Amino acid sequence: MRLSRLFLRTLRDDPADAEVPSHKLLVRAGYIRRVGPGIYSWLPLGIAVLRNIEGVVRDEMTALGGQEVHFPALIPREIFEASGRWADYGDALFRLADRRGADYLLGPTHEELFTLLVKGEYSSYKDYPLILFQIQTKYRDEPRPRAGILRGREFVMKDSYSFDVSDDGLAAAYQAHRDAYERIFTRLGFDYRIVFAVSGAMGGSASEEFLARTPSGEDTFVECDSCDYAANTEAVEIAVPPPSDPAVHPAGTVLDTPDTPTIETLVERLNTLDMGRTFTGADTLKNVVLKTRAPGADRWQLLVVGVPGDREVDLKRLAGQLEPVEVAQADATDLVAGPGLVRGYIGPQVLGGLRVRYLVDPLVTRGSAWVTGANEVDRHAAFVVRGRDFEPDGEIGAVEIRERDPCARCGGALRIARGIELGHVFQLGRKYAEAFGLQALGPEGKPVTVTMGSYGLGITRAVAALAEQTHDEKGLCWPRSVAPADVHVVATGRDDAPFQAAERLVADLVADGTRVLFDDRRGVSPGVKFADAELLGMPTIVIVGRGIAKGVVEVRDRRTGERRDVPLDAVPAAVR
RNA sequence: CGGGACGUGGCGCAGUUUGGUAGCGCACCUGACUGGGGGUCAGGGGGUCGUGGGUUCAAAUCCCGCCGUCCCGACCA
Repeated sequence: MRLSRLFLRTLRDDPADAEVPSHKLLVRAGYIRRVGPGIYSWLPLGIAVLRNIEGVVRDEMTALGGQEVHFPALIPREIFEASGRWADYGDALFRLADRRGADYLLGPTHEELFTLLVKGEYSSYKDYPLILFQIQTKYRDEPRPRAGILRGREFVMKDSYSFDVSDDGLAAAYQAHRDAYERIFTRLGFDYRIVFAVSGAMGGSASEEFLARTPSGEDTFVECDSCDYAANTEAVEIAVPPPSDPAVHPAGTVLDTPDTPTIETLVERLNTLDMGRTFTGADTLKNVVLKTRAPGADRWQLLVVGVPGDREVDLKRLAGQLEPVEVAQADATDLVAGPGLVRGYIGPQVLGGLRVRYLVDPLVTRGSAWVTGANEVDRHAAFVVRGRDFEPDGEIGAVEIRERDPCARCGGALRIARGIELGHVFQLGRKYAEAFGLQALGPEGKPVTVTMGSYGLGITRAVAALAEQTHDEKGLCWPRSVAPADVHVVATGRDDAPFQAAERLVADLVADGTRVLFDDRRGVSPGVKFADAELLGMPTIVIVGRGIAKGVVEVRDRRTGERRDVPLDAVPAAVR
């Protein structure tokens, strides 16, 4: 590739609409251009990186026995109707109609088509196991596309599915994918972490995410200081005190607590009542009113969640666990419509009679005693004991996880970090196989429902995530495995000698199998060329300039900045 | 959907308060100089000022509507 002919224009200023480094640099370096919100064009250097990442992914997917297929992005409505996702996917689905008014959608993911395809071809247990994959463009009408290529409305994803007739087979396919993903992200040069996840809109059981560690990531996860536990905050579990005997606590009492609408004011008041001990927010039980709505339902239902008063409720964490049911904060009008809940003074001891669904965080253990609302304005109840005075309908991890919360595995301190979700592996189970009647005839002649695994890997997102992790203040800085070229040769100087030497050098390098980007522009000042080379981010930069009189060129490592003079004929070996 | 900001050559911005010939930097074209860190000088091309309406002798600028974008919160590879 010659820079004098390459379709490329680098920009000196950051684009105004870019916030994160990967977005700014990919635009400035001429890798991508914005077309619309969350929609980008890929220019020659950008598509080269994308293809390289694709190549590594394809390589490893093939190595684990996956067979590549390709589905259409344009899909008739009936297919998503059958899985229920025409409704479940909601506004995130791009929908369109053809000239006759028949409904179509642009595929946000392809479980349905994979399942149907296999159903159409296979019918015996002898056909399994099977792994199919595709690398394909997906469409999701994100409510808010972000950060350039990091979260687009059109993006390229590798998705694969495993098909097995036994749970053991599924477990093996899952493990094979997990191993392949580790190899892929290592080859691509990522600093990543595997974390436990919730399975999201697709339902299923075992589920892990591969997160690229970066401050601009939009996923929050926790990792333990002392063991290898790591989890998405939606899926994290923290250590809880053991349950105790509900009978040991004093009988419940009701207290007059005027002007104590908040936890702080309540605690202050409690400590003036001379109750033989001091109270903190952690002794109070806060009951937060939420509302939930099942997919397709038009009515919201109230849900009350109890958490220790010194903790916030993490709506995102709740949403992750309740999916596909929607959850939102209830507002004043929902409360009025609700059956007699007294705002700010809700206590679980009477919720049973009100027929409101009530869940508690696991921190509210059986046998624990609390100060909580008395369901009357200005009154609270003390010594309200779970297992004696109330029994929740269930438990749900609801509290916002804090730095240094105890690890559920080992009790060590949890640390909070941010990352970008690169991939997600999970055991889907039989949901889609059942929806589409994907069965295999077993050895005894009886049909067995096939069990599936689903494995996604964001290709376009990986480009951005890698830029995010590898860039520096001068520009992009690709690992060799994905860089558009191995070496960026810069010819500089006034006369022909360095340019002619560079031509010969480039020919030698190419003959040696090295991928070269050659800055052969005449009349462009060296400063501009150096700055461009650093912005574009090839791993090695070779400068052919004033040293040519002595037969040497300068070889620089883009990442470390290390420079050394190398004789011309030694360059191919030096950069190999 | 809630909150905030913005919309002026390809890109980044000023001009709007106080209405009066559309400007600057980058990029691009021509010429000269320069030639290892975004160099200098001279000349040049390119803009329905998001859009529709209104006020006015006159609107990028004032008024009303609409559209769009970006950022922060509720959603996800």
